[in-house]
Amino acid sequence: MSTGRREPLNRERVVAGALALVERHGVDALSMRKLAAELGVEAMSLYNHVANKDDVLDAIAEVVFADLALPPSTEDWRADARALADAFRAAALAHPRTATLSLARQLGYPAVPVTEAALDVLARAGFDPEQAVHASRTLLAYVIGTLLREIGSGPPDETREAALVATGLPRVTESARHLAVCHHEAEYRFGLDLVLDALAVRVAGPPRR
Amino acid sequence: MSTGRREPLNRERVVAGALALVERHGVDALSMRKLAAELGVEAMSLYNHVANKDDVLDAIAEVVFADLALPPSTEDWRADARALADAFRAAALAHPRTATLSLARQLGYPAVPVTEAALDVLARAGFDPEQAVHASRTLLAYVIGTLLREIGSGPPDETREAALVATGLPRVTESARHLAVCHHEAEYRFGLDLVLDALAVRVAGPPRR
DNA sequence: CTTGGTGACTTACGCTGTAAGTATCACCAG
DNA sequence: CTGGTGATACTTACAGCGTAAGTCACCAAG
Repeated sequence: MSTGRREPLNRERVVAGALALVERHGVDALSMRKLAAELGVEAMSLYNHVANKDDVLDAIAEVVFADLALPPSTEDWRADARALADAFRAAALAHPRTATLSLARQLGYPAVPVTEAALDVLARAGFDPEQAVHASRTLLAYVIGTLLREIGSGPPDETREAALVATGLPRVTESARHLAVCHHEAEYRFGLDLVLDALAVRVAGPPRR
Repeated sequence: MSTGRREPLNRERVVAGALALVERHGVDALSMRKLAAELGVEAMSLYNHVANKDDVLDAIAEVVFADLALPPSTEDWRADARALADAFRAAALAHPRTATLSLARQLGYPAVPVTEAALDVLARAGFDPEQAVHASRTLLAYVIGTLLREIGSGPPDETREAALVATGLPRVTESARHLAVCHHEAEYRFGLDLVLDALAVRVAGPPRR
């Protein structure tokens, strides 16, 4: 059953296929055989282009942030910081199942331009090269934590509020209505503004304590 | 080769064995056969006590925060918040490889007492039931993001600074010395204080903007 | 035409999760 | 003591996994 002429395989096609498969059916559903089938090829052919399955996982994890479009700078560093965080979030949410992989491991080389952009924003805000690193790490940690919550949360669950009240814990009970739902974007923005406010205070000159 | 009398298997022993195996050799090394061997039993016997492998993973993920010891309250809400975050961090770092699992999925029922404690601290700080939820989510996101960075970072790497400088990116280069290393606890504390400062401002009454 | 290299295919091995069936044992009623 | 009864461990079996090793078809250069 010769196909005459066949588009030759290459690393890019393998990685793209893996990404598609993971996004469609989840990481657990990714196997070298299924990936090969997806590409109209036998499993072992993949090994001409990738070292092993971990290599594939690393590669798709990197793609997520390689696709990140860096927003242009303005003269408002807080707006720029927000835009950068938004771009990071958008990149992750564009490939949520793969993003879980990316966020759980070290971010790797494709994230370096993002770091550059973050440091630039913070330098323009007035941080010195060391404080900018601490500030960027704080921001990144917050954004990643938020993203993991968002990606990991299933569909809205009607029974959650009742379950929370049923614990009998007083604070959980009085907040049950708000704990039961999570408007992810609003929640993200709340904490982001909080962190940015705090950074603004730090850079304005720390109030003597 | 009868062993005469044998300690009977139960769910607790299965979960404890799985936790030990994961902490010793990583999640990928966990297989039902190896786990059974660890417990001196055949693989299929495990299924008398757990539904399947995912059940085992869920169970060990829960154990991490079930072991969390809640610190007592004082009259200083910031100190209490710090103590609670510290306890959370300590619980995760006590089982780092398993914590990766716990943090990547929804936190689940064992985390409810932690939520109660967090909401209580924030209520005593002056937040109303709704704002306390937002504040606790911000804090938790930050702490989780920080933990994932810490857990995911390998041993110190001497070549990192040179690699960063080699990118040629100006901000990355001028901060390379500080990007190359990460004192996790100090970094954690920096961001935590930042977030707590911001929360303190919010509760004191937002400065008109 | 020959030759060498590239890359897909084939086979095979040991390992995986788990469905289904069997054997062993502690216990209790008679 | 005997015979059942209900747990729980063991055995077998299967389809699917990652990948090492070997084979074969094609194509460009000599």
